Amino acid sequence: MARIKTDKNISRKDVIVTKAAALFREKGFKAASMRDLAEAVGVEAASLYNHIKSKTELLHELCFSVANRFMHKIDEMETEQISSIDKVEKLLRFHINEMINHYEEVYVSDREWKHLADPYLSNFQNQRRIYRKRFAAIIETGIRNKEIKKIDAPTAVLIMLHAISGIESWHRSTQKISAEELEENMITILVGGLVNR
Amino acid sequence: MARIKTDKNISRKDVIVTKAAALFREKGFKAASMRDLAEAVGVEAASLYNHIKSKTELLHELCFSVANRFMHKIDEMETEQISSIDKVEKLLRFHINEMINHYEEVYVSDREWKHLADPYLSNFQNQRRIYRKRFAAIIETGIRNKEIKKIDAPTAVLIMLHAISGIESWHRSTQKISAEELEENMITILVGGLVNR
DNA sequence: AAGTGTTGCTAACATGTGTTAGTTGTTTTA
DNA sequence: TAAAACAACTAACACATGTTAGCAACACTT
Repeated sequence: MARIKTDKNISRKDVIVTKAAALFREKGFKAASMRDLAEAVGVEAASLYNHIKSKTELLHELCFSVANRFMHKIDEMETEQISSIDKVEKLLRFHINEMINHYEEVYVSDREWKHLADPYLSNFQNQRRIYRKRFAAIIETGIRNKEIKKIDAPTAVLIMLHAISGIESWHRSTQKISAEELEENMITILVGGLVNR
Repeated sequence: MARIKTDKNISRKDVIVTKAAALFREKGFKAASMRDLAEAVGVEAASLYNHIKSKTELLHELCFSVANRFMHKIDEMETEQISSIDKVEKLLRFHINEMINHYEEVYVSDREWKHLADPYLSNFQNQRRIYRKRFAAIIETGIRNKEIKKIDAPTAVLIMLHAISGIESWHRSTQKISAEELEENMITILVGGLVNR
C-alpha cells in the first residue's frame, strides 16, 4: 500500500490539488476523470476521497486561490502612489508572471470556471466582474490624465487579459524565447498600444 | 412526429451543426450531451444519427470550416500588394469580424479543438501552427521594413489572436458598445502596439 | 394510390462516471 | 506495545453517456 508522498508542509490534499491542476489543464475539467487523477497521484480513485470532498471541490480550490491572488494585487495597486499607466504596467507584469510561474492553476481558473456549481459559480463571476471594473477604472483615470489614449476602457481590459492568456501557447511551444524576453515583448506591445503618443 | 424545420438550402444536418455550435460554446464539448443537443433541435437523441455520424463529427465540421476560412484569408493577404502593417490590420479586422459574426463557431473551434480525435487532431494542430507561422512572417517583414517595432513576431501573433478571442466577453456583456466601436478600439490598441513610433 | 427513400420514434446496450460503504493495513500517540 | 487516527484498498451503486437496432410515420415521385 503505497502512500502519497509528502514533503513536510505539503499536505496530501495539496498534492492532489496540484496534480488536478495539471490534469484539468491538459484534458479539461469534464474530460479529466477521478480515475485519471488517481493514477497521476499513484493511488486508487476511492482513496482520493479520504482527502477531498468532491471533484468540484478541487475546482473551487484552484479557481479561488487564483482569484484571491489577483484581488490582493489590485488592492495593492490601487493604493500605490504612481501614475495610472505605471499601475497598468505593474498589473500586467503580475499577470504575466502568474501565467508563467503558476501556469496550470491560472489556466484552469481561466478556462474551466464555467464548471463550478452555485453558489461558487456566481461568487466567482462576481469577483471576475468586479476585478475587471477596477482594472477599467485605473485605465479610465489614465485617459482623463491624458496618459492613455482615448479608448473604451472595458475593451482595453478585455484585450489585456486575453492577450496574456496566450502565454499558454508559449508554454507548449518547443522553441521558446526566455520568460524575461516574453515579458518584455508583451509589455512593449500592450503598453505601447495604450500610451498616448 | 415533429420534423426538424429547414428553410431551402439549409440541410437538416446544417441545423444540427449550428445548434451544436451554440451548445458546445455554452457548456463545452464534453459537458454538452447528445440529449441536450436533441432537445435544442426538438427531436430525440437517436434521431440525430440519421443526419450525422457521431458527436465528434460535429466538432470536425465546426473546427475545419473555421480553419478553412482563415486559411483562405491569409492566402489572399499574402498576395495583396500593400504594406505589412496594412496586411496585419486587415487580417485583424477579419478576425474581429469573424468573432463578431460567427461567434459560436469560432469560439468552439478555438477552445474545444483539443477534443478532436486523430487524425483530425494532428491535422488541425498542423494548420494552426502553419497559420501562425505565416502570420508571424508578415510581421517579420514589417519589422525588416521598419514599419513595425522590433519585437518577437511569434509573441506578437500570440497576443493578437488571443486578444481577439476576448470578444467572447463582449458578446456576453449586457452594456455593450457597438460592433463598429469594438472593432475600432481593438485595432487602435493592437495596431498601436505594433507600429514603429 | 402505390411505392420508396427519408426521418422520426422507442428500447436498449455497453461503457464510463463520481461517489459511498466497509475493511484492511500503516502511522502516530499515549 | 496497545489504542487511536489516518490513509489505503476492493466492491459496488446509481446514473449519464454515445450509439445501434428495429420499427413506424411521413414526404415525394411516378
